[in-house]
Amino acid sequence: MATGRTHRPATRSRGIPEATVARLPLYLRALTALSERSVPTVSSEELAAAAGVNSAKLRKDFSYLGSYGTRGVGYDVEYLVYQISRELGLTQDWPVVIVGIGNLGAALANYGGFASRGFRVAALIDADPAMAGKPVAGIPVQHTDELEKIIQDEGVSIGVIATPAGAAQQVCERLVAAGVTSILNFAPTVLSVPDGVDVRKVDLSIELQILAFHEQRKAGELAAGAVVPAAASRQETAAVRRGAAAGREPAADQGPDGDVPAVMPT
Amino acid sequence: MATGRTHRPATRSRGIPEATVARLPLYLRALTALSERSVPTVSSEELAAAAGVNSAKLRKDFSYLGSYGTRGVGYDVEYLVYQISRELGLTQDWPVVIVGIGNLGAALANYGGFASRGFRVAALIDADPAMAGKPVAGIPVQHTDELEKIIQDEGVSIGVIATPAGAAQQVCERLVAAGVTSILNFAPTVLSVPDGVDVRKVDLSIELQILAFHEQRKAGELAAGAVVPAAASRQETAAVRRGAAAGREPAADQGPDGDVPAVMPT
DNA sequence: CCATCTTTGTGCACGCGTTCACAAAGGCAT
DNA sequence: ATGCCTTTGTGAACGCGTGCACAAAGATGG
Repeated sequence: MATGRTHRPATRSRGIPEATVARLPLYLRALTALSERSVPTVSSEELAAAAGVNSAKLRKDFSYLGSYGTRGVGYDVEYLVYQISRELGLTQDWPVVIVGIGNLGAALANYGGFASRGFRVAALIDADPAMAGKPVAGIPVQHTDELEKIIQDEGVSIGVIATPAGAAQQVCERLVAAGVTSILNFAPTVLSVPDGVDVRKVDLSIELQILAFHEQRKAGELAAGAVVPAAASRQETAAVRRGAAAGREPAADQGPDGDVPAVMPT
Repeated sequence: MATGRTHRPATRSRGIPEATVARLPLYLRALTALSERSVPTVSSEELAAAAGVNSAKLRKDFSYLGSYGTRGVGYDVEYLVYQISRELGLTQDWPVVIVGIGNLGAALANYGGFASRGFRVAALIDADPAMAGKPVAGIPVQHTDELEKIIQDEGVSIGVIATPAGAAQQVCERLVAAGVTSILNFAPTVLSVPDGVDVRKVDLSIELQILAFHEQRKAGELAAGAVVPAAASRQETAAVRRGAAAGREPAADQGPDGDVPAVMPT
C-alpha cells in the first residue's frame, strides 16, 4: 500500500517529462481555439503567449513529441491538435464514473469540458437511496450498490471521487477493487492506493490557503513600507480593515472539512 | 501585463520555498485531525504518513518555519497547528467573493472547507439578473453591478472566478481594478493580470487529461506484454473493450470547452 | 549523573525542469 | 539559383526540490 502520492513519482513516462504532460492540455486548448478560428499555422511565440508559458519551454515540450514544426513558419495547427490529442490518449473514448453527487458532483456532471475531450460520463453514483433514479445532467443517478457492476460492464478505468472526506477512502478502495486504475479526488483526504493506481487530487481549500499565504506576504511588505510594484497600492486600507481572529479553536469548526451535503439543494 | 503565470515564478517568498508552502495546508489538515483526537505530540514519521509525504521532506519543510520540534519526542500538535496557521495567514479573517453562481459556484459556496479555515464568503455574484436575491448556501446572490462596491466595502482581496470561460477575463479585470490581488480561477482560460496579482487555476478537464495520458501508457505497456507491478493485472480486458474513436474532428466539438451555462438549472 | 535510545535538523549530492543562446533549416523574394 | 530572414530544435548551464544519511540534541531509565 503506497500512501497517496499525488501523481507519478519522478519516473519520466516514455521519455516525456511529467511537467510537459501537465502542459499539453494547455497547448491543446489554445490550439483548439485557433483551429476554430481556422488559423492554419502558429509560431511557438504566439502559441506560448496564448497558453501562458515561455516560448522556449513550449518548443522543448514539443521536441519531446517529435519534430512537428517547420522552421521559418511555425506549427500546423490541425496536425498539432491531432498529435497532442493522440499523445494524451484523447483519440479514444474514456468512460468515467463520478461518485458522490452532491453540489460538486452535480457541477462536474454538468461540466462541458469533460464531454468535449473524449471523456464520457458513464455513470453517476451516490450513496443516498433518495437520489437513485433522479436525473442529474440528463443522467440518472445510481446507487452505490451498483458500483462494481457498472465499472465492469462499461470498462471504466477512471473514477472521480466527489464524496465527503469521510467516505472517500472507502469509495476509493471499492473503485480500485473493481478495476479502476486512475482516480481524480476532490475529497480533502489523502488516499491510500496500491501501486499501479494513479491519484490526482484537486483541493479547493488548499488553493485558497496558498493564496492567503501570498496575500499575507504582500500585506506584510506593504505595512513594512517596502517597495511594491505600482498597481498593488490601491489596496492600503483593506488589509487594515480586515479583523484579526487569532486564537480560533480549530476543533470548534463544523466537523471535518469538506463535509458537503450529499444531496444538492435546489 | 504579465500573461497569466499560474503561480509565483520561482521567487522564494521570504525564504520559504513555494513547494513547501503548497504542502503546509496538507500538514495543517493532518494536524487538525490529530488535534481533534486530542493527540498531544506527533513524530515526523507519523505526521508524514498522515499527510502522504516523505518524513525527510516534512522535517525540511518545518525547518524553514523554525525549529518547533523536540528531539527524541516529536512535535507539539497544538503549537504546530498555530505556527502553520499563522504562517499561512489563517489567523486572520479573509473575506472572499465568488463570481459566477452556476453549478460550480454553488458547490463552492456550500463547501465547508472554506469557512473552516479563516475564509468567509463575503458575497456571491452573478451576471444573471434572475439570480439576484436568490439565496445560495444561505447567502443572497447579488448582481455583477454591485461587484466594485462589495469589494471595496468588505475589503475583499481574494476573488474566486467560477464563470464560463468567455466571461472570465473580463470579470478578472473588474476584480483587479476594484482591488482584488489574489484570484482562484476555475474557468478554463489563461488569465492576464498585472504584476502583483496572484492567480491560481484549478482546471478539472486538465487533470482528467493527465490521468488519461498515464492510463493510456499503462494500457500500452500491458498490450506490449511489459512487466507490470502486480496489482494492475486485474484490468486486462477493460483496455481492450474500450472502443477507439480515432480521427475525431476537434472542431466538431460543442464550442469552446468549459462553456457551462451561467445559470444553474434547478 | 551517566548511558542509551529516539527523533530532530541539516549538509550534501543528485536529478528534473527551466532558460539562454545559437546553429541548422527552411521559406521567400529577387 | 542565391542570399536573406524567420523560426525551429537543442546543447549547455543553472537553480530548485528531493532524498539520503548522520551528527547533534534531548528525553528517559537506572
